[in-house]
Amino acid sequence: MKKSPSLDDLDLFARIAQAGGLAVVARQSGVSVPTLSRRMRALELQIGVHLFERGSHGYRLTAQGRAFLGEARAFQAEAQRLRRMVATPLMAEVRITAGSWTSAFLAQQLPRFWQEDAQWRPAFLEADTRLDIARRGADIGIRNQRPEQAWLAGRCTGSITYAIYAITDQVRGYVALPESHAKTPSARWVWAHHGGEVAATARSPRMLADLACAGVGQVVLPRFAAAMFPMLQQVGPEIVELSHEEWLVCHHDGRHDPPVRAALEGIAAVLTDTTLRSIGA
Amino acid sequence: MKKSPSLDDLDLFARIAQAGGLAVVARQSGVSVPTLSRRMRALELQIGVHLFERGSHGYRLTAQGRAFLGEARAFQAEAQRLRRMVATPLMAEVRITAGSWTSAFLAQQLPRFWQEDAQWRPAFLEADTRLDIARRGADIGIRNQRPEQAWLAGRCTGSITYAIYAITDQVRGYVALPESHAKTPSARWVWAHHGGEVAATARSPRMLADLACAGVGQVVLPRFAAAMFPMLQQVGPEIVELSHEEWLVCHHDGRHDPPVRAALEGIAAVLTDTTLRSIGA
DNA sequence: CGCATGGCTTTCATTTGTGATAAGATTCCG
DNA sequence: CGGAATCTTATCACAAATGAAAGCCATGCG
Repeated sequence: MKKSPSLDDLDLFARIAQAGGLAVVARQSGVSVPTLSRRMRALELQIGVHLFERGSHGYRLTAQGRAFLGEARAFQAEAQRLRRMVATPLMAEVRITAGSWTSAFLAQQLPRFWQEDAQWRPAFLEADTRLDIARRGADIGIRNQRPEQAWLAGRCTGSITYAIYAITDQVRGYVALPESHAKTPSARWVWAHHGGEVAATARSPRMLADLACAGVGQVVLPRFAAAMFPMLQQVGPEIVELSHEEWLVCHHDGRHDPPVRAALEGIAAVLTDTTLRSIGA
Repeated sequence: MKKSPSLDDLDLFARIAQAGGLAVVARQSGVSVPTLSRRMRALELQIGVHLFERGSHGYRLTAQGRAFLGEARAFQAEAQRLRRMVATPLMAEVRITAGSWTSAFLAQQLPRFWQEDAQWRPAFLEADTRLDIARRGADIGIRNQRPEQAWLAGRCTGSITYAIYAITDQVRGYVALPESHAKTPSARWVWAHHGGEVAATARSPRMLADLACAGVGQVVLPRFAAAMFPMLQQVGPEIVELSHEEWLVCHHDGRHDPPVRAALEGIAAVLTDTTLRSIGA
């Protein structure tokens, strides 16, 4: 089996065929005329097909050449598209994995650390993720403990505290995730301490907050998350046993990637800004 | 403005990104590992973007690299498709221009000079064509006179004779092309000699024959064409003034193109075979 | 802990490809 | 009919790209 022809030659073939000669393409592509001539001849030899009729009139396609050009058009269009793409600074997608509330908080604060003209674009994964970063399924993660793996870099961005919230201190019952879905410490805490008082369940933490706002019950929330719902007031003391540190984590190698670095800086700035998250309030 | 990156490099980028390393791609593509390394580095320099994280683990995409791969996928798919295409012997399309009746006759006799496995494929243009071949709008033409232009090669394949046909000799009127469309000598002849007797008109010669078969009128046909309609019988003498030679014409350069040559040979064989066209009958 | 493995990069001699120039061929146009 | 214009092809010196082998680093395994 012969070697595949160079993709550049195929592109040049299409351009020469459409131009009808070498001179025009030579000027546009920066490749000299003699080189074009040689490469087209080599291409014909490689694929074993006479593509052109040569003459002083220029390069004219043979019947087979015409057929081949038809096939090559789609390729050439893609090539051109990609070339233009390269000229444009391209948007990198930085994949961020975090818990629901942190994701929501970051989304809300997005304008503070990301503008339209940035060189990257956030992609929130919002999934249960222990292995995501290690397996390169995500670039940045926000965890509730210091990462153990050596190849993960992390910094502590603050401590998260929890409390019980409701629209008034008269509300009695609780809203919680379904017990089968209660994976996080805070979700399990509700079932452990107030399992018998659960008035309603919902599949997403966000829904729980909405239920609480509707007066359906009390809800356990990180305090920074509760700040997103002005209707809710704290109706109990801080739940000390749920407090944990918050860690901003990324793969050690990834930190040298400019978009990841930019995203890290921005996120860290927002997370550590105590005026934004009323952690001490 | 920087030079555009080589399309081969872009393809290699996509393959390396998907393989996760150089070794695999080196084996598959036949390009050595050091070369791949250098070219990827050069590509990054050209487009000014860090595409990979390099390490002993291999080549892993950065955020920007991932974004770029997304854009490059369509291109790479086309490239792959075209590569496979090259491996296959491709069907050339030989464009044949001829009058309606000759086209129909050739179409009918197609199996005699063309098989599925031929290296070319016929494309009948069926248009009014004086300039088609000179302008390379067609490869092969069948004309009613010797070509004048020096760059057209032609050979006489026989002489065409005309007569009047109908289903019986009782039929009186004529069917003809609309007078405004009567460009060919035979069409003009009807209007000149029997203009007052035209019973019906149709836009295509083929339709005229169908009308004649239906008994609507008499029709002037080349005798070889009339042979395609067993129902029709000759109801008058040969129209001598319409007789003309038949010329098989192609561009002089085109004759060296194998598919065109093959088509020429086949067509010539069919046209000159007097047992197929009852010219002398 | 040390060795073996797999993978990327560097070095260097060699091959390949390229561009400038000149030459050959054909068409165009007055 | 002839000369100019245009385009392809050939030659040659030079620059660029390539592959083989060695080097380096991290990882995995006994």
